[in-house]
Amino acid sequence: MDPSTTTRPTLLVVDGHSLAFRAFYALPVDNFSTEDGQATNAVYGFLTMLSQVIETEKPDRVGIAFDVKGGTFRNELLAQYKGTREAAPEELLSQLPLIQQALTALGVRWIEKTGYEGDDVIATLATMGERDGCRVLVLSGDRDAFQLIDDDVTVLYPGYHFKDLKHMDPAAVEAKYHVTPRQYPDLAALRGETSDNIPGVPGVGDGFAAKWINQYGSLDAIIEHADEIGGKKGEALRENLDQVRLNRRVNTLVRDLDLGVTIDDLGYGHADADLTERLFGELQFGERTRTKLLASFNTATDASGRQEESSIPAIVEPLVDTLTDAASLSMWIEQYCPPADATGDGPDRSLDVIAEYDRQGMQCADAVRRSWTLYVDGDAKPGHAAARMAAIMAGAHAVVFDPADPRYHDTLRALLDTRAGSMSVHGFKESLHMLTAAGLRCPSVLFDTNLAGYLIDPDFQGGSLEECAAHFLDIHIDGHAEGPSQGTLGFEDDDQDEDPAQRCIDHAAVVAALARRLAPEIERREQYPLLRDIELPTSRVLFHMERIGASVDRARLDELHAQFADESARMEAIAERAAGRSLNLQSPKQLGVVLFEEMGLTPTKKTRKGSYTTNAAALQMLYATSEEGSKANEFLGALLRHRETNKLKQIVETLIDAIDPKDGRIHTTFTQTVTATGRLSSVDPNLQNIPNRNAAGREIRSGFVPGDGFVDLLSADYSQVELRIMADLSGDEALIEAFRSGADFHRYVASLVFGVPVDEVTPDERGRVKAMSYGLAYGLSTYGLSKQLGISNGEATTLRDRYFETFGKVHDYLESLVANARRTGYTETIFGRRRYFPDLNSPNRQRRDAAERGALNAPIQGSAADIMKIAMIRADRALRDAKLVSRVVLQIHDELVVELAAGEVEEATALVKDAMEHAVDLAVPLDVSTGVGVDWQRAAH
DNA sequence: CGGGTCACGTA
DNA sequence: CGTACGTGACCCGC
Repeated sequence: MDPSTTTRPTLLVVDGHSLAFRAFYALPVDNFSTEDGQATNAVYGFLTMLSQVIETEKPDRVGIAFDVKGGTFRNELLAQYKGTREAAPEELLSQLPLIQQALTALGVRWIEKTGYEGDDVIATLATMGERDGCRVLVLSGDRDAFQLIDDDVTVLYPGYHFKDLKHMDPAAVEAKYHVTPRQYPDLAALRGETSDNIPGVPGVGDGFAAKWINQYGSLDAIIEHADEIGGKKGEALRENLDQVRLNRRVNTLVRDLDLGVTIDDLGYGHADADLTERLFGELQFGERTRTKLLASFNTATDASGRQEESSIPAIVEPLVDTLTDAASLSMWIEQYCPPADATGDGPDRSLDVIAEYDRQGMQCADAVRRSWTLYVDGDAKPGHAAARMAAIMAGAHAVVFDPADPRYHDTLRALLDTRAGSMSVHGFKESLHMLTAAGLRCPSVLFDTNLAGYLIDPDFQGGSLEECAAHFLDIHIDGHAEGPSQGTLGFEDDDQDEDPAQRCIDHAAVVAALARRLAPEIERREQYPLLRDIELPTSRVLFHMERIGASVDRARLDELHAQFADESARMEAIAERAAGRSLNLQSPKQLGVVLFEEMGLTPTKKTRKGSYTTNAAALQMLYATSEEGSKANEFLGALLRHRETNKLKQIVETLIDAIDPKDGRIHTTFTQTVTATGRLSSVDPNLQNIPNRNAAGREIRSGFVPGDGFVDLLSADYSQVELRIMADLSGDEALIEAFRSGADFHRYVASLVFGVPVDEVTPDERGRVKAMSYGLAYGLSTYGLSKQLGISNGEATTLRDRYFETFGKVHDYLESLVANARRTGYTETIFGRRRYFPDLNSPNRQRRDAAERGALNAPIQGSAADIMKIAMIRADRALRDAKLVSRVVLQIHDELVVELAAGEVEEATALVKDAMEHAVDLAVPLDVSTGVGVDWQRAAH
């Protein structure tokens, strides 16, 4: 690979008809038309889709190709050619001139050529662009465009969702069709193209066509050897030779038309504001749509203002060195990458002595300044992880290479083994996924800009490198650090007209700049120990959990799905019968009509937007008050049942869809930088909200099972962690004693609060105290408490007063949390995780109250999250140290699920329990209860 | 198609 | 008018 520092302009060529078709069929025409009946769905869709592509690809030149009415030379060859396409509905055809007018107004060039198709215009533009040294992107849903693909031309081919455009390069074509882009028209000629009404050889699809092409080299050669091909398919081929020859002539795109434009004419960004406004007015586009479109097509015009905003001053544009072989990489590393700091004891420090943990080794800014940066480009999704390219930046130098290239492996292994301790990355967990896909291991890193950014501002949403760069490099961090001049003006980040290698290098440079910016801030806040000893090791554990995935019993899930689907359908039928008509039970809007208009029921509550709520609580209320045996009663009963089972059906469905066919397991992604409190979250799918509260939903847990080679699942969870944290942090003797006594906690507390002996506490009293205890950490109001317990506000107030009389220090502690947060602006967990609450001083009472509740909750929920992270690190290490194969597979905030191997049940259970119980030393014991079973449900306890 | 809203699952 | 999340369905856009 020869990374080049020269950047090239990008030309975007768009298949106008293909995009218009796509837009037309994606958007319901009913929703988009002007008052006088002109359809606008294709116009709207066309422009929004195009603006999306322009915003992501940021091309320098744009040309839109259109077909011209009337025939082309192809019709003379093939009478039925595009017979299907001529049948385009009038509603679409009438919009094409509008699209072209809009493009003109927006300053985007569109081109057509009489007697030729848009495809020929595209082919010509792409060829011209290539000749002028452009990187060419062709946006088209027409596979004929694949023949244009080469090293300089990429086709953006829309997938099921328009937004996931597939970047079809030569490798992608070969992977999908097993022929080169140049051979693709041969393949298409054999196969035919149904959407263009072109028949191929009957019975021959992509597979056979590719087989023949690879066997004989080309279509010509296949035709030449047609007699040698046996079987039914050979026969079919011989019978259709003329058709195939014709197909091949028709699908060859013309690349040398005289279009009367040059590539330089295809600049854009100078929209005619008046013309646009007038046209959009006629189309009755809303204000928001207008400004959005105008802005995205006008970026170049107001570049003076905008581009400065997105330039990143802290970035050093590196000198790129060229690699020729492993030896040159080795020498480069020797020269530029510093070895790990010998004095530090590495990121994975022991957490065994967490009790004496005193946040040592807080310095990181100096080390980060001397560190080197690795950026890996690829896919970090567990199950499909892949590494495409990697760049290392050290000082002002950079190299780029293919990490999966075996020539570099020994060198890279040595590098990571010995010097990862002086390496910065953006996303350690993601890097591990990609490096592993490339066959590399990585022991530890010095710094992670994603995790660091999260610790600095956990409310900032957006873990992508771009978002972090915008947030932390563009904007000063809470008024601190006047940003010592980085010396260089840097490059503009909106320069996307660069090859992947260059982009990889640029990203590495951004990570390096981010690391230099964030490390001093982390150090100033004394958060490096939190990053190094908790977040980074947690990333590693999560990486393993994601990679392993959770094993499920497909047959069991299928069975549950059928069960829920059946019940759901039955309830739907009953509800519709009672309603006297068919309706969509999943539409709150339709439900509102039936309930509150047709049946005349009295609505209880409104939603924010003014419609009447149909949530379960409201329906339950209506159900309870409706007359037994009435239509409404029958309807509501069925609706409630439908809600429940249909929800369960959906949950099971998403689980089934998430099963990785390669291993039959579900690989969730645990996001580590999302929640404002420090908890993890689980996405794609979310395995942290599998039903557990009622029997029917809990059944779903029986679908989670030990995988091959494992015999049981262990479920280990903390009892009342948050309350125990409150006991410790408040220092309230009564509450501490309540936990130390080992008695039934809520019963014990109730006896104190109500002043009765423990064995005389009624279930009702216990329940009230339990609700009160849990409500505390949420900032529960007496109003909320009364509502939840169904008691009067007075009774709730009395309960609260008695509670705080009994546990006075808890009260003081909770008050102090808010008071301190108001003073400092933030709250802090046991391990120094911060969360900022600017709204504590808001003049808006609602916002202020919400901030107060957040400030109450964040340190408690956050400390619990810290503790669980430590527990996970310790559990993972304990299992490894004991050389067990049992492994942690899931975390659900206060619970770990472990896959147990035969013969390890007792030992692994004891190790995990111990790891959790001794994650931290509090004034109260941490109680962990465990259960073992052949599925997750049976492992419950 | 993409974003907002509603409803609802978890700790 | 307790905290923290993620997902799926519907509906709208003009």
